[in-house]
Amino acid sequence: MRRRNTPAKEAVLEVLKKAGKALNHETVQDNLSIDIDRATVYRVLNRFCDDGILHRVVAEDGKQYFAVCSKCDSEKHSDNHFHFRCTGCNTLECLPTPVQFTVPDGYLAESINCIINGRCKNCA
Amino acid sequence: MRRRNTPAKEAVLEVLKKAGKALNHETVQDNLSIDIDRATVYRVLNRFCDDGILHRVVAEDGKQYFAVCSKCDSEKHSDNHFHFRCTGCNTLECLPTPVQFTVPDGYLAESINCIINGRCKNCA
DNA sequence: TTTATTATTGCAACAAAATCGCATTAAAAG
DNA sequence: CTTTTAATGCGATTTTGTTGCAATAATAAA
Ligand SMILES: [Mn+2]
Ligand SMILES: [Mn+2]
Ligand SMILES: [Zn+2]
Ligand SMILES: [Zn+2]
Repeated sequence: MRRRNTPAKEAVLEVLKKAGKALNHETVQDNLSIDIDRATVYRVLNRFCDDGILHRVVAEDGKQYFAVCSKCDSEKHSDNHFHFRCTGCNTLECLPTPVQFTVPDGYLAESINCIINGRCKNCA
Repeated sequence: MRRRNTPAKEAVLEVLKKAGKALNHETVQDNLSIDIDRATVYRVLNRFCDDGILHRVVAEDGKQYFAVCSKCDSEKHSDNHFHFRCTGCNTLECLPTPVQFTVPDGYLAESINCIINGRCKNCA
């Protein structure tokens, strides 16, 4: 199933690259340079996640946030870092800080989802 | 607005106490000893959170999980610890491990939401 | 015990986030 | 240019959670 290059893909990725932070669907949609259907934007975002281009974080507001992967492999998402969600501007950024943790005996950790909520530099 | 004791409140709390872990709405509903309306269960859970009886965690599956507070004050929820969500039995537990973190200069941290996903001892 | 007050409930409607079915469109391979 | 099928648009649907409102019932007052 070879991927095709389309205006929708380019437009979505452009928005996320320009933002430099993770955005939720609504924010992506609002910043698109061309008109794309809602469902298509969702599908593009999901495909990018499958392909290791974006990674997805679910925040306390119940929404999915998408960010361009920097240290992620297309085989495996590296997301062992903290995320900071600003309640002011609805963005979410990957912090460099790695998350240190252990699990109880017999437990098996598969992935983590660590978010710090607050105000970013601009919104503080 | 003085709270009243009702069968619905008792039943919901009984389920959560017996579980000893955080459960989402659906799981609470499925384990009730009496028949209670969906909306009522949601309202009971929210009221318990307001009153500092339960605390709420939003997981990667986009659902809210509710757990009986142990170290929480009725004034302020103490939730600076990791949570473990088992993808096998759909439960979520508070781990004793506190979360260590720092935020970039100028950023203001207000709350955290840290979840480790994987398999619990029973489901590993 | 009886009555009054109003928190709580049930039910249906609603809202928001995300997904899905399906016919149509358009990348890109040949 | 033709063919193949990934990607799109559009509407319907699902899932999670909230809300309006009339009816019910817990609790305080009489
Ligand atoms: Mn990240
Ligand atoms: Mn907790
Ligand atoms: Zn901000
Ligand atoms: Zn389990």
